[in-house]
Amino acid sequence: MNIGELAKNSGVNSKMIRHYESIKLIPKAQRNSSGYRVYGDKDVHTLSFVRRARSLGFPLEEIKLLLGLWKNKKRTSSKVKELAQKHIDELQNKIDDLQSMRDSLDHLVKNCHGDDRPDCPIIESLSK
Amino acid sequence: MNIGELAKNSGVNSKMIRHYESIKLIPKAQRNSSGYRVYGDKDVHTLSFVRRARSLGFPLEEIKLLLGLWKNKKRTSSKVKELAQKHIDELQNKIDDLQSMRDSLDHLVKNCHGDDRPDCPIIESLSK
DNA sequence: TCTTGACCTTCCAGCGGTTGGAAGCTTTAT
DNA sequence: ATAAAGCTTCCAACCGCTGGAAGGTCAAGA
Repeated sequence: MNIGELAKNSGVNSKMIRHYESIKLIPKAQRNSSGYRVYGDKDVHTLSFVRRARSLGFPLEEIKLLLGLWKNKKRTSSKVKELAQKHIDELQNKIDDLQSMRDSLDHLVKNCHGDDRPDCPIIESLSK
Repeated sequence: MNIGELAKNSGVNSKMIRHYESIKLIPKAQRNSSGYRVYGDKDVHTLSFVRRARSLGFPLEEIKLLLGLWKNKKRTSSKVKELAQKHIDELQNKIDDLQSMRDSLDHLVKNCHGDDRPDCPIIESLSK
C-alpha cells in the first residue's frame, strides 16, 4: 500500500503521515525500488489510533506515550488512566479559561445597545 | 518613556511591543538620537487596550479592528457588538469541542480500573 | 511511442502568539 | 573606569498543520 491509500484507509492525510514519520511519532516506512513508502495493515491501525487520539485532543508527545503503552502488553491500566486524567485536567483548564472569556464578553454584549451611536460598554471595558 | 517603562505601565512586555509594531498592530514608535523607541501616555492606553482584548481571547487581527473602532468617534456600537458576538461564537465553538473531548475521555476514564492489569477501555477505544 | 495526469518524493515557508537567545550599542550607577 | 541594566536587530523555536515548488514514477489512452 502506498502513502495515498494509507491516508484513505486511516483518515490521516499523506502530508501528515510524512510529518509524523519525520518527528518520529511513527517508525520509518519501508521503501520500494523507486523510493516510494510502502505500508501494511498494521500501519492503518497505528495511524487510525493516532487520529482518534488527536480527536480527543491529546498532543503528539502524549500520543507517543500512548502508542508505547498500546504496543506494550505489560502496560498497566493505571498508567494509561493517569495519562488520560492529566489530559482531562488540561482540557478542563482550557475550558475554564474560554468560559470565563465568553462570560465576560457575554455580559458586555448584553449591555451594548448595538445601534448607530458610538457609546459601547465593550469598547469602554477595553479602554478602562 | 522607553520601551521597558511602557512595558511596565501597560502590562505588555517589551518583546511583544516590538512584535506588535512589526506586524503593524500598533504604529511605529518615534526614536530618540540613539535609536531607542520613545513612547507617551497614549501608548500606555493603546497597549493596555490590546492586553485586555487579548485576555478576552480576541485574535490580533480582530484587535486591529477593535483599535480602529476605538479610535473612530463615528463608530457604531452595532459594529462593535457584531465583532464581539462573532468572537463569542468562536469561543463557544472551541468550548463545545473541548467539552466533547473531555466528556468522551471522562467516560473512558471512569470505566478504567486503573490497576496493574493491561486491560483498559481507553486504549481499546483508541484501537477500535 | 508519446502524452497526460495522478501519484510519489524532498524541501522550504507560513499560520498565531509568544518566548528565547545571541551579538552589539547606550545609558546609568558605582 | 567599569559593570550592569537596558536598548537594538535578527534568528529560531514552540504546536499541529497546510501549502507550494520542483522533480521523479507509473498507469491508461491515443
